Amino acid sequence: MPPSLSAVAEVRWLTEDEQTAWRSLITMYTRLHAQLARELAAVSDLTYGDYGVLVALTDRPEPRARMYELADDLGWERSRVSHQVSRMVTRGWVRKERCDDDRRGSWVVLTDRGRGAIEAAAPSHVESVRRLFVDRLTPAELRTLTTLTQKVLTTLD
Amino acid sequence: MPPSLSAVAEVRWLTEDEQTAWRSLITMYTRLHAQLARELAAVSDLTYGDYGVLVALTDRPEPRARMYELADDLGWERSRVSHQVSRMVTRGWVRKERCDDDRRGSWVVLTDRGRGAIEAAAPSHVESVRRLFVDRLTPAELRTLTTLTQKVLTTLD
DNA sequence: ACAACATGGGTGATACGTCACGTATTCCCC
DNA sequence: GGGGAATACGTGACGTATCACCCATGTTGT
Repeated sequence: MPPSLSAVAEVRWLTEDEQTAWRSLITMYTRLHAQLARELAAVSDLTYGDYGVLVALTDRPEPRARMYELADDLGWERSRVSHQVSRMVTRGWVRKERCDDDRRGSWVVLTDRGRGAIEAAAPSHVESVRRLFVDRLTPAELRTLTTLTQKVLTTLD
Repeated sequence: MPPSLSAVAEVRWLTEDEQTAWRSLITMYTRLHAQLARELAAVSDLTYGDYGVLVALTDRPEPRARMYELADDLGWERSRVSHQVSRMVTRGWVRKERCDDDRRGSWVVLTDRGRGAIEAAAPSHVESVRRLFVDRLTPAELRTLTTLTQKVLTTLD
């Protein structure tokens, strides 16, 4: 290879198939997410962020969590959790209690109102996820999707 | 089926495999997007939104487009394009010109500065997409991903 | 005991996405 | 050719995501 060409590594542009796959993923995810958020908003007072936090709380043995636990469970930044939870406190879905074990920390506790909201919204939301996504795919496609996403996630750590 | 049970349709909750696939997709997409945006910001002055618009412009025969064309190409809402483009005008990546054919419309035109920015940033960004995503997948996985996303996109219209 | 560092959490600024709404222009059909 | 519907685009408000910081409390090594 001539020196004039080896000075800068050649760019390996995406092939057409790779372009298509990559762009389709972006388009699909963006629109799917927007549609799910719209349908959730139409049947409840919950935003998509609210829903995620409430699910994370109800997934626990006790319906409460430390801030950093929510961040870990949701894969969110600490700051994002902080903003989200303080909005949810004003809306009444959760409340905060001080943590005696570690006085830097605090507990996020599901309120009765929050439990009612998530239990009312979950069936409809699951139905949306089925109708728009899961039921459109074959079991084989779902399996491939899982292995594929896990591979990518591994390299992201 | 007893009337007491048929009054409300049973909820078809997600199976564990379905849950895993769905949650993995969300996690992967969110983190991948965040990481790509970080790497793009580290090597250029472009946000991810800027990048998308500049690519859409350079993909055209002439480096300019109507607002609604950008919206169609990117799959964005009109309003989103409007906000994004006006930010990009102040940053100097594009400029707007009035459209003589249709006086409601306007042209978004790539500036020299915009062309320079996208040409400088593209190789690095493509390398990021390869390293974090495309090169992690087999050709078969990429094909499955394409058909899968297309199926979902079809039902979203 | 105390310094140095790590961890849990919060805040303000900025950018972004969506909705609801408004205005100007063009299209189309009777 | 006139009037209603559709189209192209913009704007302001609101909720949200991220970054760069900040402080308070814990932990560790000496």
